[in-house]
Amino acid sequence: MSTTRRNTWQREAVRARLAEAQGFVSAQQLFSVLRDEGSTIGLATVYRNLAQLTEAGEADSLQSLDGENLFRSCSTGHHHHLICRRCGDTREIEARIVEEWASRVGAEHGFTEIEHVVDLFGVCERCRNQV
Amino acid sequence: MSTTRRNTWQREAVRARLAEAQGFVSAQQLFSVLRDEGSTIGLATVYRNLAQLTEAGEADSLQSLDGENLFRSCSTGHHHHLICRRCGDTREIEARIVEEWASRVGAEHGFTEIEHVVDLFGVCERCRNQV
DNA sequence: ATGAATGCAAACTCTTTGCACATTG
DNA sequence: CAATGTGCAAAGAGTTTGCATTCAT
Repeated sequence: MSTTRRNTWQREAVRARLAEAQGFVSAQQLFSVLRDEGSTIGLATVYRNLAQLTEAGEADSLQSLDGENLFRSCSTGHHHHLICRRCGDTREIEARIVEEWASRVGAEHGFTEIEHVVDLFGVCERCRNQV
Repeated sequence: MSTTRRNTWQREAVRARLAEAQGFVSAQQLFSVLRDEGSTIGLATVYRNLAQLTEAGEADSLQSLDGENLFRSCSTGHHHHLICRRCGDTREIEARIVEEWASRVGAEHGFTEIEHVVDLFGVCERCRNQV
């Protein structure tokens, strides 16, 4: 009836590498990794699949501070991240307080369909000690 | 000493239009407005001045959901925004709770130099009623 | 077989940079 | 007059799209 989704090894490859990845990866990174493995996948395909996976709720995306789209395999629903600016190490953080705050503030201003962008960037302990 | 900052009509123009603007504007928008007014300013100059103003704390910047850098004249320090996805209407919101939460969570994970990106997007009352 | 998905390359958008020229202090 | 800022055009980075071809169903 509607979306006839085909299964291609390409999508599977993207899904797999995304799942293996620690923290967030960009489409370009994913593409490099795949190519280095010998895959013949195209960059556009990586982008297309990431967009699909994100739309399907299988991936989570955010924008880095310098405007790149980063993706991450995502099983559970909505969550936020604490990302190391140096090494990229990413931790999922619990932000119930922020969720509540977001909908409360939105409501107070008469806004609906509220989405929020909440991400923390910092320098992790390991990186800090490495000068 | 160090930074010798000159005063040019271009910077003043950028500052002025930025101040007049309602909500956030992109460098490109600002450039169009200026050009339409007959200004001979260059796009690069707009970018350069916006970057400077932002660095100087005179402007505030955030990234829209689709990855464009938006700027806004800003008097007071750090704050967050609630932005209507449809009309772009922007309200400054108080987020002390979030500030606290951010540094606490960061510290709990051993992170330092924490920056946070916290912005809410939604649909404002007016837009919601316009179908 | 048929049309969704792919790979490639070209196009696009936003942003930055190199460089000669203009301007400010 | 010196060095900072400008405008332009070209270069970059990331992402999207057109199109012929391939491949899942």
